[in-house]
Amino acid sequence: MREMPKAYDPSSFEKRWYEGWEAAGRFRPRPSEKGGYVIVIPPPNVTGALTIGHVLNNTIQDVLIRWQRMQGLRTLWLPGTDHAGIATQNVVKKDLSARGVDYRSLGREAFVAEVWKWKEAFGGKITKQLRLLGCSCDWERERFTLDPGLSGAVEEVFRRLYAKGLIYRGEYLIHWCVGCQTAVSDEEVEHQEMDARFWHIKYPVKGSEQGIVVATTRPETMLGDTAVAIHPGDERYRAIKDRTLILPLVGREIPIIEDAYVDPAFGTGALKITPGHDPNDFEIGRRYGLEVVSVIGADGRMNERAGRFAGMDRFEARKAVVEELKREGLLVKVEPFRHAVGHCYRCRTMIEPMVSHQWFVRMQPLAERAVAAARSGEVRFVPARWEKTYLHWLENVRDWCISRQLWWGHRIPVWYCRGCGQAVLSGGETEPCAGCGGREWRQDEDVLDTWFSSWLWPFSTLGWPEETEDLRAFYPTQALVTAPDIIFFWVARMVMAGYEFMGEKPFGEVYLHGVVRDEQGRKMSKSLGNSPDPIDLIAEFGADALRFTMLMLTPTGNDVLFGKKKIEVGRDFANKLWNAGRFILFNLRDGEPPAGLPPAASLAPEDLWILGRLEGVIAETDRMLAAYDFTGVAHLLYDFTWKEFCAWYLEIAKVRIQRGSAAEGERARRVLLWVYRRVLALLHPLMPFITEEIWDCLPGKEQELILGPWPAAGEWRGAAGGEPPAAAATGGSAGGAPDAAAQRAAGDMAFFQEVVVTVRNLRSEMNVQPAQFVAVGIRATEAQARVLASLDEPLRGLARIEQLTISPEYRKPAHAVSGVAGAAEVFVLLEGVLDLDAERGRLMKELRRVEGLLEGSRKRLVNEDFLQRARPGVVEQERGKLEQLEAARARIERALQALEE
RNA sequence: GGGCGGUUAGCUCAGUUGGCAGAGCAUCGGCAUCACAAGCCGGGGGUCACAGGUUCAAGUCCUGUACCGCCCA
Repeated sequence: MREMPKAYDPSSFEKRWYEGWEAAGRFRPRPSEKGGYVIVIPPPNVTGALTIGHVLNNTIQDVLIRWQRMQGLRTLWLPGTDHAGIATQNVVKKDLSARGVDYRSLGREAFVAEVWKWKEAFGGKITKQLRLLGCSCDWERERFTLDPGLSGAVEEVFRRLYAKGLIYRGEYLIHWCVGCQTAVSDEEVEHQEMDARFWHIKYPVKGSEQGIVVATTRPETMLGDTAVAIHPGDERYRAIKDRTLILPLVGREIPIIEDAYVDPAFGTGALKITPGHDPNDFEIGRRYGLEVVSVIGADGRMNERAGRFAGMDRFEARKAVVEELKREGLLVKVEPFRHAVGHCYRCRTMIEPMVSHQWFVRMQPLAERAVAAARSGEVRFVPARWEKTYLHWLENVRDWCISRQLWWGHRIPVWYCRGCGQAVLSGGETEPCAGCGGREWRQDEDVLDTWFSSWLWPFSTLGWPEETEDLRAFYPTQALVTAPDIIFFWVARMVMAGYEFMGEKPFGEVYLHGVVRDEQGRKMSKSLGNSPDPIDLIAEFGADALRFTMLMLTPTGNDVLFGKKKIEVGRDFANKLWNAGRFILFNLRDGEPPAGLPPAASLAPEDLWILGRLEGVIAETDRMLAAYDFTGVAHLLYDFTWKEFCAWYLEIAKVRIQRGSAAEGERARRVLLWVYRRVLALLHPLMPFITEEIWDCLPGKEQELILGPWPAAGEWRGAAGGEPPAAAATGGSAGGAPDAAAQRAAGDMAFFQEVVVTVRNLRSEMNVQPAQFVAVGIRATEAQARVLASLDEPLRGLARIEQLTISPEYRKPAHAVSGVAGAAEVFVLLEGVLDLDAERGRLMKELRRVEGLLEGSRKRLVNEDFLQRARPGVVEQERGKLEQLEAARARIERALQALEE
């Protein structure tokens, strides 16, 4: 037990706790009878710095992990980073060129050494930042996709798929990023709507004045056209469909082909075919055996096959081609056009479709198990709707281009014979070539897509392909937490890899959270400058405040609009929690530290009420966490802590401690501490630092809160011992069951609160200063009077009452305002301070409100359909409501009349 | 063109199996009350996007429309 500083200052303890936990090995899995719970982190880029998106993603994982750890499960959150081929290579390239070094002049080996140096120096940034956020990852198991172990897994996977014929090399049209100078996969291309133009160009028919007009958004690619396609049977072109066309500016003779792919209603109904630079045209070209002419090179400039346009940038060439067509009178028209254009998701450069030699994974055979896993429910999506996206992708999956023209990454483990070109897997190059007997080999220059190592993450990080203890103990994992834009890149591929290489799913549930956007709903981006640095936010508000705010703000599975101001919600809440702790601690100082709950028979109504509420909150918290409803949990605990525990229970306890007997104060303090400790425990997964810090200050600590215990809903019944009292109930018989007692206590408290609020309300409306104590009279039934009597001091304290009279016969005195609490009538005496007009206005307004409700209620009760078909109890309820409303109206009318006296 | 999501207070969002529309922020009024002004007490603010339908009863279920956003082609 130690003092709590007056002000909540997260910077004074967050770091201390994290270092303590890590040093003590708290994040390590502990043996458990209850089973295990494992999450592998979606590895951030090793070049990366923490973003708000990471904050949300990792906070959620930490909540799940801490929740399970507190329950005593063998819990593992396995962290790490990926090597991010393109991003990292670009960073180091830039770094070098800033120092005047061209990376190419270094050569491959020296460059890779430079990248490793960079990684050792700066690569740990994001993992340090995750520590600041409080993530309870087992850092002793941290992995990196280029570690020897994981590299071994990548090579093993390549071998197996190659042996099964699921990896192949071939010349195909791929997405080429001119900026990154590498091929990228379908998933790495983002389509963006852009304003463009539709150029209509006339292709003359050989030996004729006639021609066909094609429409295109990319006139520069016409230099590589090898055909024009029309829809079969298109009447407009019947006359010339067997003729040959002369490709303008080039003079090449090209055929007209008929293919159903062409939409006759679109454009001119004639489609220029450029197999070298358009994916659809490439497919058509294959079907018809058309020549593939590449006119654009890897650098984005026109190549020698572009004739006099060679050397021009592809965009300059577009202008030049259009100019020349215009000059030759072949440009028929130009119209504005909006369409989606592919861009590199890394560098935003416009993608150039190009034919090149690349390695691919045949996906369909792998996809089948992944589809079945979702359909059978073996792998479950939360929210469930994402399953559709996942299935749609898998069912239409295309082969995966896995080779990248980079130096940083897993080099493709294939060697080619210098003599005959024969390819062998790594290891084979030590033998003579089976084809020509040659002994000279060279390794494939390319590396593998980073995702080719990421898809193995759930098992490669545990030691696969070795049969390690970790692999046996922790695979499959339980949950994967990520954002929906990663479903294709990662989730689907991990499921495929899990079944293919482990024969089992990689995880049971996939929780997909929203994307963090700025307050205008725009995606966070560096160029917009709208992405705050979470580290600054943590420095200003504390990690707990940031975590709690993100959880509270993020609608389940929907995007979240984030602004710095919003963190105040979390910060204010942390402050509230802190000060409640200070109050409790302060009041414990004098006496013996109270242990456990007082005997059930001595519990006051408010004790039973708060214990019953806590029980419900514990059950709800468990239910919501199991359903990944983090915003629900945050709201629930926020409301319970602030509006029930602090605003009511603690305020009542304050009165009991200050004005009650020693024994009464002792009981209040014991319940207060008992409930508060459980509130801290429930909040620990969301706000680990502040809860651990306060926990540490309170008496009765057996172990650090990070280790639990997690509260159990029914705990208090046993802890209190004995039968609860038959509370001074508002009605009904006094049963002995705790549920009945708690339920009665809840009713009693609701009534008590209503009375307090009514008095406060009347005071406020009559402008009575808070410091002023007033006289209050209440007309109430005997039962109600008993309830209020049992809460006499709290009622006086919370409503600031000096003289209090409660009786069934109480009559309205002169100069009093009245209000209704439940079925009781509350009078606040205002000797000489009553404003007649204000009071009359207030009562008239109230009367109108009640009459409105009355009308609705009566309508329902004369409706035959309602009376006959409503569910049992509903009609009764409605009758009761009507009675109450009528009574309320009568009272208001009486009060109005009284004003005239 | 296909799929998915959203539309509730000025803003950001809750709203369980249909049964009296809620919270935070903002706003207005009051308050140094000894845990907390990062606070306390009270108030105002809504045709639940629109149009139909089911039902005794619809923010909630069904059909359609509009607008916004995302993904895929």
